[in-house]
Amino acid sequence: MMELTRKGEYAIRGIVYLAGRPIDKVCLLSDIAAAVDVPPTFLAKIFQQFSKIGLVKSFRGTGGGFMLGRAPENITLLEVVEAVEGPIIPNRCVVNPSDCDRSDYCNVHPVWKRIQGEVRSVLEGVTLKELAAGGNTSKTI
Amino acid sequence: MMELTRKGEYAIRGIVYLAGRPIDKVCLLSDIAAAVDVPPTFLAKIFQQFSKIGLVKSFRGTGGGFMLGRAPENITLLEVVEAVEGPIIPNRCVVNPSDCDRSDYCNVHPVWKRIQGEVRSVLEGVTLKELAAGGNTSKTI
DNA sequence: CCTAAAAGGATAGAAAAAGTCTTTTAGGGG
DNA sequence: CCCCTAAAAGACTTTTTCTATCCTTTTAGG
Repeated sequence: MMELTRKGEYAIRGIVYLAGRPIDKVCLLSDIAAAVDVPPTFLAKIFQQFSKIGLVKSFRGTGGGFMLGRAPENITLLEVVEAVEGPIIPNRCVVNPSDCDRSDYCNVHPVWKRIQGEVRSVLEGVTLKELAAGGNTSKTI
Repeated sequence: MMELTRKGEYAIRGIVYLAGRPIDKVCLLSDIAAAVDVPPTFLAKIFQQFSKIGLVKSFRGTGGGFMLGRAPENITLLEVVEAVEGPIIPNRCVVNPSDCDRSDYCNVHPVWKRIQGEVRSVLEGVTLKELAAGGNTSKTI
């Protein structure tokens, strides 16, 4: 339960790899995909999502590729995960309380809220800089 | 992301309903299903799982049905959730570190471990007694 | 032995995840 | 200006998981 999808896993691998490269180096998608062992077409989709929200910058054409959109110490794991997996929602009632049935209150609801808060706060406390540290150049989430 | 499935939601509704009934009253599956608004055939499967691990006791034949296997203050939400959803695993590397690629260490791994711990500890801190309290007799997770 | 109720197996439909393919758009170099 | 390269975008396929139902079997009571 609560499992990250492949997409999320791949997203993290890819962007952490980028964070471990020289900050203004443009990387080819195919190189990143090979380095972190992810299907290139799949990683392309993921990086497109990153690009839309500015997590990475993309450059087309010859000499094109990707680089981080911001300094790695300013990108949290929460942003990365939510970019591809959507918001952290342990139960749908957290986002739409009417799903908490017709009763006035539901005793489980606050539990989900709390879990949501805990998970978010852990993810928010980790930056790409920390994740990229340690010299792992590849094959390392 | 990290969303409880219907099965988990139904499981909680069903067993919390049971927890709100007189402790030694045998309840018909069909009654529980109607009370918590869950497809009876689906709830049957769920309660079979509960029954196997002793979370509920089942009785066949005329006058049969279900009752809680233990006192509601001795059943945690974690047990209920894991009974039907499986263990809390934010990422597969948590259970199988070799999935953390071929590198010696992975900086993300401890993050997932921590999230796993936090979620488990929140769920473990809530008992069916607390969830059933408040007089909600139905339609309340 | 008849009926009520749960157990268990099989299956079907829907949705989500995982991955591929093709076409379009943009930039750089000759 | 034309071509080559590389990302963007979207359609499409496959696989897996979720959700749900049905049917047969087993068990227990009356």
